[in-house]
Amino acid sequence: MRLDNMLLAEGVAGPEKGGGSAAAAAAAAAAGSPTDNSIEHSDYRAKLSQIRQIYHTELEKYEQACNEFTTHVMNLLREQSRTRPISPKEIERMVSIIHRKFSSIQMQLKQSTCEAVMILRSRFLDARRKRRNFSKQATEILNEYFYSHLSNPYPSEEAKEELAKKCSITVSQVSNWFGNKRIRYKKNIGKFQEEANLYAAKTAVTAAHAAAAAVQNSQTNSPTTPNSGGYPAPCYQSDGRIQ
DNA sequence: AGGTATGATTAGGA
DNA sequence: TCCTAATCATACCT
Repeated sequence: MRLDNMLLAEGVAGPEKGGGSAAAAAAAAAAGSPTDNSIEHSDYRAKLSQIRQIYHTELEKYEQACNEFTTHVMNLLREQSRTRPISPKEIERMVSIIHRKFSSIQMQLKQSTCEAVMILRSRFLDARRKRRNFSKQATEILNEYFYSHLSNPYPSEEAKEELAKKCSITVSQVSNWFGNKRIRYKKNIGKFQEEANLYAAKTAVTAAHAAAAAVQNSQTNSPTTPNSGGYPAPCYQSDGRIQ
């Protein structure tokens, strides 16, 4: 189960000394999964390490308090030993009672830390689920690519990465967007006609500019602009994919 | 408030 | 593994 692994990896479940190395291992493990949502994910990790830090400082505090209390009790016993005989067994018993008490407190701390991690985790997953529209700029870039590659709107992995970078979204978001776009375009081409014309015109203008520059450079006047003049009518393969 | 747009998720296919 | 198609859940618009 992934959740258990996460909890164990975070070093929360293991209060042993050497938590530093456990934390480092956890950080390395977390960094080792270059999945989506890097921004939110880093935020999540920051909060997680905050929780972990709190846990460790609290643990230290408890330990210190335990030691202080133990020496305090020992001093009291020593004082009492002047008036009545105190066996080593009794001292041992007292110490073990104190330790037991404090370890139960530590257990509580551990439990509440685990709870905090769980809450954080579920919030993180919820946040991922929540939808946020992409920026107008990002949509523009994606649409530009889509309509200028209408005959084959399937960006390669590299193209997806490039688009993701330009739009400051993740590659999987780019894939989602193209998946949605292809299907929705196909379902209702009429509805998207205006948009298609808009973007085709836009790319035609930029292509014209490029062509003009090329003309100026080479003095030839046969610009081979892609998609110039018309908007490619989509056709479909037998398997339903946009060709 | 209700309808639409849109990003994410899921199931199933090649 | 990447795709389509359907669907969900929420944002956004009127």
